[in-house]
Amino acid sequence: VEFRPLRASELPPETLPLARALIGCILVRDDAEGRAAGRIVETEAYAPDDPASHAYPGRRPRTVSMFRGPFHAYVYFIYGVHFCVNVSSEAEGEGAAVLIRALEPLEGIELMARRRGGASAGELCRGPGKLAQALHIDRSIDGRYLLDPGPLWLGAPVRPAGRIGVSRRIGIRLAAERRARFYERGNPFLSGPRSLSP
DNA sequence: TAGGCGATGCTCT
DNA sequence: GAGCATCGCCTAG
Repeated sequence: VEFRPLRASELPPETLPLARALIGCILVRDDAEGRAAGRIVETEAYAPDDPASHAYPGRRPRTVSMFRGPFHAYVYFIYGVHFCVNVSSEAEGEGAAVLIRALEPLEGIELMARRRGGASAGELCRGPGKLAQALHIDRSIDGRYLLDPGPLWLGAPVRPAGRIGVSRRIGIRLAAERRARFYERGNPFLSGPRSLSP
């Protein structure tokens, strides 16, 4: 499969529109082990005014990548166990990002399965911690610009996205009622309970 | 299928 | 010392 890098003019920098536009785009990971890539099928938006956002308390050493302007990687470590990857959004100086929650695996499936301890194809990238493990994403990726060739980058869709669903977000307490989770309806690789992806 | 819980480390109070 | 944008394993139904 050949993937074409996205250009900045093809993506909206605003957080909510970006979260929607990223559905169907490709996340490509290139490293010494080879290529692992998947189609983005689920995202969550964390806008500047959002109390649940890591950027809400202001710029901190951990979160500087959220303030660098659109399309940079923000990678954080959570629960002492997992990494999660975001695409930063909004103008430079504003703190916001879109969490990538699930991928439909496209390339490097054996590589991803090895990194995931032999998980089945349907479980490789079903959740933000799982996809980070499958793509070997850690804090060394934090801050990378995602529209240039490099260890992690965004590719143009290889097929059009289906109908987009919207729901509340998963696993948060603050602002839990906001409808800021986007997903491709009917896609079998989504995370979370079925009730959130009708 | 849904819900409870422990693991584990970093950030902030 | 608490809480966390999670996961995997367990139990109950």
